[in-house]
Amino acid sequence: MVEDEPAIADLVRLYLTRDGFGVHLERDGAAGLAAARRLRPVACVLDIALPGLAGTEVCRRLREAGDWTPVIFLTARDDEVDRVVGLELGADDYVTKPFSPRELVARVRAVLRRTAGAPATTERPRVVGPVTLDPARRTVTAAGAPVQLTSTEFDLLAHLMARPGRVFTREELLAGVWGYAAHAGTRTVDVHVAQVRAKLGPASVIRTHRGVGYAADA
Amino acid sequence: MVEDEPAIADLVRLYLTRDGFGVHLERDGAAGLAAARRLRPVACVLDIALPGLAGTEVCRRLREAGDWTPVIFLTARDDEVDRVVGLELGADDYVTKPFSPRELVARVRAVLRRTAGAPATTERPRVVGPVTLDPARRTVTAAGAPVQLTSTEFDLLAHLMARPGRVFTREELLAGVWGYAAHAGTRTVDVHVAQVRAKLGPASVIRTHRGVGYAADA
DNA sequence: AGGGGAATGTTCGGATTCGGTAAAGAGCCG
DNA sequence: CGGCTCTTTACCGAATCCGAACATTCCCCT
Repeated sequence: MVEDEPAIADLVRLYLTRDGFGVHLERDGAAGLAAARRLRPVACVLDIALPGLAGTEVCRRLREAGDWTPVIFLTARDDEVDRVVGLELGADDYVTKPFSPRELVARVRAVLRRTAGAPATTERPRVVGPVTLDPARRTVTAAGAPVQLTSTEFDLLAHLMARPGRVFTREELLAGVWGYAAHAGTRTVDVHVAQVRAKLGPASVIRTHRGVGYAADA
Repeated sequence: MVEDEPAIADLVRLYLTRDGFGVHLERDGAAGLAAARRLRPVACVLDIALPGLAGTEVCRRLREAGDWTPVIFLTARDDEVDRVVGLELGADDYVTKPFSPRELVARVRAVLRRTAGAPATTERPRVVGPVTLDPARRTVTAAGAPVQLTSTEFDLLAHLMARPGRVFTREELLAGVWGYAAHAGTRTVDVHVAQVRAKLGPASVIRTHRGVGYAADA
């Protein structure tokens, strides 16, 4: 959350925390942008009016960098222009001040449910370290450079990056990527992992868990 | 849209139509539910207070049937309970009366942008590289020269260009272009893609994603 | 610390699948 | 009937997948 008024910040933090969310607070736009990139939160709550970088600008820069973390705006100005601009920017929702904390929590949950829901997550670009993966466009970039992956390679990487840190066994990957009717041997997974690693270069996001399987970095 | 007050219904229909949306109106919940299932609209605007079946109930039944068509609620009661219930139900957004028609349109557009795989929604001409496509006039030009496409060919290109970069599987294209009851084989898509490419000439905007489907250049 | 064994990385060519293309049949409408 | 479009099919070249064999790394046991 990025909010410069302590009273509001405390209130929101209280309610979000009570609802089970971990909350990180920054007080100006630049710090918020840096924190969002560093901490990779599940969602951002941004005040539009912020000292320095405006909330809309923070959102725009995140989106430009391929970061589609859900963003919810707080705004005091209840006029349409802000609403339209906010949503057209790629934000996911907004709440106008004065707002009830309970409503904000409900909206955060609603946004998370939307983005965690089956098709939404698979359609949303994922970022792990220097690697970004866009399921809709089926494109991958490593350290900013586009990477050309074959269909199987892409699906494999997408599967791993869907849950960063989670370790998948070769059998799970065969079932999830190749499909249940797959007749390929488990060593085939190794070969494709190697191929993806080679194409990603030094930004190899895939970690081997000896005796278990593979995982994308968290 | 399902709305029982004619004044509001007319207003909303006017603004949505002016923005390029086709609008179908029903006046009670049961009819709305049936229409949604029959017409498969890109989005539903539902009043919460409806004679017979309430809007929330319509939404719930749609969701239970696995229908995740975007739903936007209209509600007169601006209290939290409705908000929470509405969003937790699986709705995508809501607007409280009195609302401005422009805000409603903006929210509809925002919701459609969020939902993946949404078919063509904007009536404005689309430009991708040297190719321009005008949905209203159903005309296409490549490098300035007009191109004569058949109906199916146009719909196919329009569907791809509606979301440049987004990769569509052959099944998605069959569903979106040919219709939900299409019985054509997937290779039919290939043939039409080839036709469009031939007519567009060297400005072939359609890219093949081997093992997956097709996409328009971003 | 060293050796054995297992798991993983790497390489490479045949086999398979996939998509482009052409052509022909089917349906539609004037 | 004649032209147009859509659909299906067959064939071919090319991308890519699979698996085996070999090389390497890591773990565990003595």
